[in-house]
Amino acid sequence: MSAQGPIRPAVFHILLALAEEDRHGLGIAEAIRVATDGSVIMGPGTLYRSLKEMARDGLIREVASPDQADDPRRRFYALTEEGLTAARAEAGRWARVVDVARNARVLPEST
Amino acid sequence: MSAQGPIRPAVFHILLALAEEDRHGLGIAEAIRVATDGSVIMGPGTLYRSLKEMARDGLIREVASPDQADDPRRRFYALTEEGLTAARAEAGRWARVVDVARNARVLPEST
DNA sequence: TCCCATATATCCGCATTAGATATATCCACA
DNA sequence: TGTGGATATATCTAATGCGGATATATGGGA
Repeated sequence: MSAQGPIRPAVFHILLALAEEDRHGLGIAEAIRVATDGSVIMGPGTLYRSLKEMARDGLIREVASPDQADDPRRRFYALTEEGLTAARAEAGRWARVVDVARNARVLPEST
Repeated sequence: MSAQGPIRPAVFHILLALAEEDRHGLGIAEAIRVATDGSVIMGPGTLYRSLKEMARDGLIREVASPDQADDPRRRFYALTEEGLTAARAEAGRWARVVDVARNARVLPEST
């Protein structure tokens, strides 16, 4: 049984980056930057601190590098079931807010 | 010329509440609570401070009460053009994040 | 009239984030 | 092979943002 309350934006962005594929720290930051067109830039403080807490809380777990010839300094992470559940719940909350924006004609119907 | 960078979640929620209709302070907080199914509860500290700053920055403006027989203590606010522009930009950023979630199968296709 | 709910407003402490700094080591290239 | 810049993780601190407590005033109904 896991808490289903809202999660911090930084944690949510990390969960989404890992939902795409397993990544290491800086790879996560880069994925977030690309996914948000540069509007979200996650510095190392927030990044590594969040990763440590998320692993402690069971939202992510460290996995072996997908490439044996990879830089051994890199630490790769994957979503856990609990992490995916949390990501789904938070994404639903975001989607609902986007719907509110559409209904208020702040966004076009589609997009 | 207005800044188009990301805005704080609290400010965004207020903009959306006012995009629906003109409201007074506590009416905004209530609209946010309802729109987010209770997952976003804005306390008075964040609420009134944000309103003051947003009016100062030209995102909203105070308007006359829509009802003459209304409680005179209420202060109603409306979106300005600049506020609507900022809301559109931020909603677009949120929609993009939701799309990322869909593409990563964190959310179902529709919703 | 008296009391409780509503309404605005401010203050303070906590949570969260951004940026600076530290340390190590990989890798390209001379 | 050895060396310098880039990459990578990690931590610390300062700034920012937010929630809740508190204050003040007043509307409205019993």
